[in-house]
Amino acid sequence: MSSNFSITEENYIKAIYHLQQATGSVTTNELSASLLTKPASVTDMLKKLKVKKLLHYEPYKVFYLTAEGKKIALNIIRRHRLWEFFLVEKLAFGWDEVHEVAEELEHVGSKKLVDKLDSYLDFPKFDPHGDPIPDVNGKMSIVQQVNLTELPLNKLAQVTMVGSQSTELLELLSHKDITIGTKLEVKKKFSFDKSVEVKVKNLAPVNISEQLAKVLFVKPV
Amino acid sequence: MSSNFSITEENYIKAIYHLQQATGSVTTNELSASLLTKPASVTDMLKKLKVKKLLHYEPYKVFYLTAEGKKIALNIIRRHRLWEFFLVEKLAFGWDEVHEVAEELEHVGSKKLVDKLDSYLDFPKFDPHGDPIPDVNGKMSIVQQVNLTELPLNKLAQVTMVGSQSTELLELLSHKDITIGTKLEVKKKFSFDKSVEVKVKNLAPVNISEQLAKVLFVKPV
DNA sequence: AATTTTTTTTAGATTTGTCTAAAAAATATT
DNA sequence: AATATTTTTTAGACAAATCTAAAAAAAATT
Repeated sequence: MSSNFSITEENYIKAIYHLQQATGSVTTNELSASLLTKPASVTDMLKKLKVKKLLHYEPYKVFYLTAEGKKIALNIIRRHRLWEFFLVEKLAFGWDEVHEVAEELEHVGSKKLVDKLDSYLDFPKFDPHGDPIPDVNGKMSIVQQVNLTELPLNKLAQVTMVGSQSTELLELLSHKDITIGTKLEVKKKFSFDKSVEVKVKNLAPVNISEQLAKVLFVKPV
Repeated sequence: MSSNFSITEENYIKAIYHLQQATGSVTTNELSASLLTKPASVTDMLKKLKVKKLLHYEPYKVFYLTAEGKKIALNIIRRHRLWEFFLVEKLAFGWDEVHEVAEELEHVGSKKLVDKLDSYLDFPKFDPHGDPIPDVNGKMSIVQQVNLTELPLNKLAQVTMVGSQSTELLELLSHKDITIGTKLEVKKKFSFDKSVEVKVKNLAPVNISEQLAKVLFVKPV
């Protein structure tokens, strides 16, 4: 009674889950952009997922996961984030190198494997990017995190999450020596370009562009 | 430049490798039996593997892997056996429960993952069934093991390998309290049914049928 | 409100891996 | 050596997941 879903189906379910987090529903074009497939291919899969009762979908309407679909999505996300944690914690991967590998490992469905891995890792609550890991029942912690652009001046905070996994972003962060857990303070905000000056540890202040600040989430400490 | 081969192709390559260990080559029927597919499906894949230069194959002839094909097979086997070791050693799986899960994990191709896993496990030389694990160059240790039927009387030996992974076999072994590493001595051989009486540790001697003895391999200590 | 544009779906084709049924080749038997 | 049997391959079909091109529906614009 393991997974029952193909890797492709799992990838659709996961993508729909993530996209519907924003507005509660998803459109065909959004999903096709997210998966790098054509809208026609998406339509085919939507019909399939509807038949399997994982998706609320009517032609030409927006769609969203059923309770069952959400449950499955959370399980896939659980697997993905547990593996990311494992790769960083045990195998000494950099936290910016784990995403692709976890994309593959997440499709190994054995419940026994996942639960034993969870236990071996001591039931971690957050993955290396600061995203919460669903527990065996699909529940996950919520962080009271704010976007770096909303952090008040001179308030010490810790980076908890990075809102994208692109290599370009991770390269930039690594250059600026910012990672999950980094403690920082916003020293100045520039209204001209909405960039912020941030002090990391005792180093010289660095400037963070609006684009970058928008994907950095922090938790006041 | 990772794996480049589909899961199906990898399964064919692995099965051919194992089958050709016996006689140096494989027939279509043997392979179809081993993979639980029809001979016609096998023929299709053979042509594909030949095009990819992984297989020496001419219609109606026996076939065998090229050097390149063997290299790929060894890499798949490396992944499989490393994961089996991980599951038993780190996740506390029973050695008789790991095969199916490893069948899935073995298809995650990332070289970095596999090499880091190898290092994390401290470069194990044998998997939990006693099978040698190919190293990063495809080399593996050879055990000077003999079949239990060939072990001389009263010679202390250690179980190194079990020549099958069937649940039925593993259940029987577990009942007789025999596992990889178990030390035993053959006390008597019965010519009538070719069964042997074996003393395990200080327990009362147990009788092992010819069929069972044939799949048990031991190394004199 | 009518028209244009965008979005989504349908129709039909392609690739991968599978199948069945029939043909061809190799092997075994008489 | 001729015939029968077994093995293997070919031919054609099917399911999953994709695509392109065209049609239909919805949304935006005039």
